[in-house]
Amino acid sequence: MKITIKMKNVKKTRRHPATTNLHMIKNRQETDTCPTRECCVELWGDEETFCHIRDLTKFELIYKQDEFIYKTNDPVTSLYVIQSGAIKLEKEVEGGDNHISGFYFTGDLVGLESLGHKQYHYNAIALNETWVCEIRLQKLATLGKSALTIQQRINTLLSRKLCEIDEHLYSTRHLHIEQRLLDFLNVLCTKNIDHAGDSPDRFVLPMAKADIANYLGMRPESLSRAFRQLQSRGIIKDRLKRKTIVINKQKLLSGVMKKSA
Amino acid sequence: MKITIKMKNVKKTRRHPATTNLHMIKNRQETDTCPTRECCVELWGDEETFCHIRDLTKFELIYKQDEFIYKTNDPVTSLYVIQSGAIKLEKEVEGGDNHISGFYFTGDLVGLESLGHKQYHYNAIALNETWVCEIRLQKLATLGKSALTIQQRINTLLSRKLCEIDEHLYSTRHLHIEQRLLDFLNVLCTKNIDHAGDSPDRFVLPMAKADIANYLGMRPESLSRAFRQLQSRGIIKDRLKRKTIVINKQKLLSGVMKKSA
DNA sequence: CGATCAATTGAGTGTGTTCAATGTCAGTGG
DNA sequence: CCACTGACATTGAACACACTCAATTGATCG
Repeated sequence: MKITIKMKNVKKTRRHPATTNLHMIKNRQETDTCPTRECCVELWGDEETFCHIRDLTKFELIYKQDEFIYKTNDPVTSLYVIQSGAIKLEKEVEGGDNHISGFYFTGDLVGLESLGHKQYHYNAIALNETWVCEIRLQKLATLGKSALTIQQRINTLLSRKLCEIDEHLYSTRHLHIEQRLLDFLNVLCTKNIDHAGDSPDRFVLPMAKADIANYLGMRPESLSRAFRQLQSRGIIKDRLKRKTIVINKQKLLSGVMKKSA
Repeated sequence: MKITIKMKNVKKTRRHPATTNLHMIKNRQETDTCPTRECCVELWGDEETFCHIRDLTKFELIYKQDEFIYKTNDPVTSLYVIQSGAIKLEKEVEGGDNHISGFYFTGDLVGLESLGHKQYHYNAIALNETWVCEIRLQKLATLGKSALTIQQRINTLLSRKLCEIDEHLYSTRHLHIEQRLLDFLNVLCTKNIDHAGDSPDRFVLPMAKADIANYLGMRPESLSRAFRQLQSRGIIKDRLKRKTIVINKQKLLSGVMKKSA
């Protein structure tokens, strides 16, 4: 498995402002040995569709922390599947207090919200070093009859995302601060997220607290208090450094259950 | 233009509980004379795609107030285009306080959120007498190469809806009660809604106040106060009976502008 | 090690909720 | 036509949850 890494304008990234579209390109791994093969097949529904998509993507793009995968007003060209890392989707708002629309992790498809537009309406930003497969929309249309299957699959994914957002909308309205965080952590458990040394109860939250708060519809101060409360309830066993938390999954789960009761 | 109306289990509807799938079927009007032709062409993007869809829909369904167009757990079979009337989309929630996901009016496509599932996750309920064109999903796939165009169009519509909900999420979080109502009324102005006798500043809100409040993420009491405030500010000129309001569009528009400033 | 930004903590405030009472409308039957 | 009924809608007063703002602590990086 040869790996050729080609530099393409790499620059030291600072936190703010985020740099734009400076990334490396690398020949994609053989998909047969690709660590994300399984979740990609799941994403596309079946082996066959996956193979069609696979044949479209010859490269992986590597983004460093805070780099843009795409940026508001860029022309819409592609969808992206995350091979590793994490991405936040934010909408720019006049006044600087951007709206965080969602977080995406390994195996997730990013860019669906932009299919209906000529230009991206969101920024997709790498939260840490992130590898993605780029799926060019142009190529999608050139697949003959299998294109239909793929479009239908994308329909399905879009539709599910729609329900997901609506659910999120409902939750962040009706749940108290503490329960919102509980829900969030619970969802994270189902995601392919960095566990910092294989311990499954250890979570490295790649995003800033302010972004989590924004996503959950609360102030950073409120989130901070919620973290403390969950810790005092033993649902969070420990907090290391800034981003790593240790979770008691049993208690977490029972906490989430209680909410719906 | 012959109109054959066939009764199919019509029953006197009471407010609650809503009746299920009791509706009349009627031969569709000639699309050339169809009053909603224009907005259907707009919906599907171009004349050609519209014609393909048109050829799939031979009938119109007529629902009375409070009847279900579809119901949670029904198998997903169709999309619906509203010819006249209005529909609310609600998600059932344990505890009876259902979540209102959105309102749909003449020319709108209903059911997109369900494409990703085998069974509907929402109730689509007629707010008054409502005529719809039913588009069977089975038929959509049988259109050969034009099917791809249609699927892509549906992609586009889904994607836009995604952005729309996300915007709604943001608005209901960051706007004060009064501004949320302002926004809502402003959107209504762009919709094909009953104006009760051609006066363009007169609006008949077909939905219950409680549903508006729910949709906007507030309590009915808060909505009531907001209505009163808008009236005292002259944005609402008058309120007749229960559902009809008279709006000062200039003031409304300037009120909405101010919010984003 | 100091500079800088992120995160936390506390005290006071305010917007919208809650709860209960009152008012209004549409439908029904006398 | 009017009184009666039940659901919907409005109003008011007290409360609570999360916000605001400012100060403090804690991480991270040059």
